Amino acid sequence: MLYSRLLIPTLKENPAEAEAVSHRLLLRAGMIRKLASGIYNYLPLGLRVLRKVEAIVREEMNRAGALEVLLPAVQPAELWLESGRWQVYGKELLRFKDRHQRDCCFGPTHEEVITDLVRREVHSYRQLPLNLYQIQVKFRDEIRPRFGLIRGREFIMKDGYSFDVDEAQAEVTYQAMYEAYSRIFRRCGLDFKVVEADTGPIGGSFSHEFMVLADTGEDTLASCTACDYAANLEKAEAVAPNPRPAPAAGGEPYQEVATPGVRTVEEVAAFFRAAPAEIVKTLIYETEQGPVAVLLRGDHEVNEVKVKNLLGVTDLYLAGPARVEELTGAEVGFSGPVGLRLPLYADQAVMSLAACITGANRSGCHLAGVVPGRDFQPFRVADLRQVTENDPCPRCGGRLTLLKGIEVGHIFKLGTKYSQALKATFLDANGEERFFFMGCYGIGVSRIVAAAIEQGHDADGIIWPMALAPFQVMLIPISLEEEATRGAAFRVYEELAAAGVEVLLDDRDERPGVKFKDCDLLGIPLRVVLGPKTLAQGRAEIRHRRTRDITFVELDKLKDVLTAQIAQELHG
RNA sequence: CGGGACGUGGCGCAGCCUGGUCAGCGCGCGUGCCUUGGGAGCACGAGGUCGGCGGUUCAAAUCCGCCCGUCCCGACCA
Repeated sequence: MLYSRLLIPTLKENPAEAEAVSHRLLLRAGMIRKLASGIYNYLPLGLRVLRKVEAIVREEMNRAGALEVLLPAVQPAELWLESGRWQVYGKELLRFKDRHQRDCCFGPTHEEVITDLVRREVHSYRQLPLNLYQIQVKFRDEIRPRFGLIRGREFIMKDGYSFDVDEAQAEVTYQAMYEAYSRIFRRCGLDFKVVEADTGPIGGSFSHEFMVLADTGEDTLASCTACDYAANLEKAEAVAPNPRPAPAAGGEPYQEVATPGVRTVEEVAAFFRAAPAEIVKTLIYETEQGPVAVLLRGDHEVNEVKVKNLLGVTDLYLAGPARVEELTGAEVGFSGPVGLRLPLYADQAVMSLAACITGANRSGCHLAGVVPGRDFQPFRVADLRQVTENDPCPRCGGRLTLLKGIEVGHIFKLGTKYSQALKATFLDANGEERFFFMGCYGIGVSRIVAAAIEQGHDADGIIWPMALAPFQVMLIPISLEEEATRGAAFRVYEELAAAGVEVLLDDRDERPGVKFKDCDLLGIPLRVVLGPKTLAQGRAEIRHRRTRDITFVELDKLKDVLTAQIAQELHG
């Protein structure tokens, strides 16, 4: 295509609104423009990249035997009432009424719609397994959209849903999706890691997330340096410490110590000249089932997902200062488990302490020499903390390391959660009615575009992997005034285009510096420069965006060299 | 929603504390000349109800109040 005919509004300066690299560069390269918070226009170049991602996803889903469908974005409330999620989903679900005052929503996900479709159309085990997917606009009214395409409110997602006769078959499908996803992200040129994940509000029993490794990632993952264990931080298991002998019946009783103004773990540790690991902190949480206390070692951080899962609650938030005082009788900073009339949930590490320092539930006082199991008895003991750097691996005992990642894919085993809720059944070989075993599989298509930039950029701009680049080759004539250069540029352009190369000819009346800057900013993998000096030798210059390597090639070999290079980068 | 920052031609910003002479700079845009291997130069020119509403004042971009919008940090997720 001709540059002058495209709409590529590049920006010299960073827009004030963009912080994340991918957001800045997508704006600067003229690929997207914001319409409202978390809602973007895709300009021609941005759309070309998006379509590349979609094509890869489509090919690999089809290869894995999934069938493409297209479901409506607007959905009736009835289905959501039936599944129970109309009440549960919260404000993220964009709701509105149509002209007949019927409740509707803009689909954030499509379990209800797909299950409804399948329960109407699929009645026999002979039609299974069935795996349906779509690539479509989703809307989630995010609390805080950010980082451009990484967390938009409206975004493009590939969502797929599988239906199997039983758990074992569902497992086979899940594995096939796992492999298809791995192929997709590999083809997109992404450096990713697969981690075990919490299932969250989608529900189900088991799930994996596909994380693109990037420092700007919103997710933290724990990865073993020795084996292949990797998990989202919210899922990563902490290894139980060695058990401590049961506390002696007698022994030294605990003492109350006046600690005015000493509230935080750091302050308490300094006051008692103790390590944070010898302190037990008491967090007061509100839940829909009432307040609870969570006990953790002073050097550990609570994992609220684990707490939610243990308690079986969906609302969990720290109680405010007034509420803490009401429940414990003391200001924040002096809560403790001894004598506290709240259900106590203790992290397992707390229970292996021989003795610890805790709040006294009296302002300005702490207790020293408190023996867990003797002086207080938790209602439940479990793994409730976040793992930390160098924690032991729960599988092999090696060391865990923490990494940042962007979630680009998530696969779930749903089991029969939705098929039961929506009464979606089929007849098995024995003529018995059974619920479908479901799985669901999501890919953030537009997020991949951003993730690829987070991983592929330098000070000059984007560095697209060949598979995602909006164009494979940028052709830059040094001068359009000079007839020889101009003629050569158009001849090469026609030849490359005819050979199926995606080539962009920069035919603008600009100085070469401007074209070079824009070419780097746009991230086109291969740049071909045609100038009078090289043309006089019958050659062209090829520059590789990533390596910055420059080679000179005879004009009559140019097409072959380029097509070979493109093929090599696409198929490795 | 809690905490922070911000809103001035298309983009990036200054001016605001200390109200008046303040609507300005750079980039971009248009025209002409000139230039052509890393965002050139000169000249002329177009473009802004200073986010909105209300208040204080002789006078408001500037002070006060409310509202709207945007971004960043936390609770949600592809």
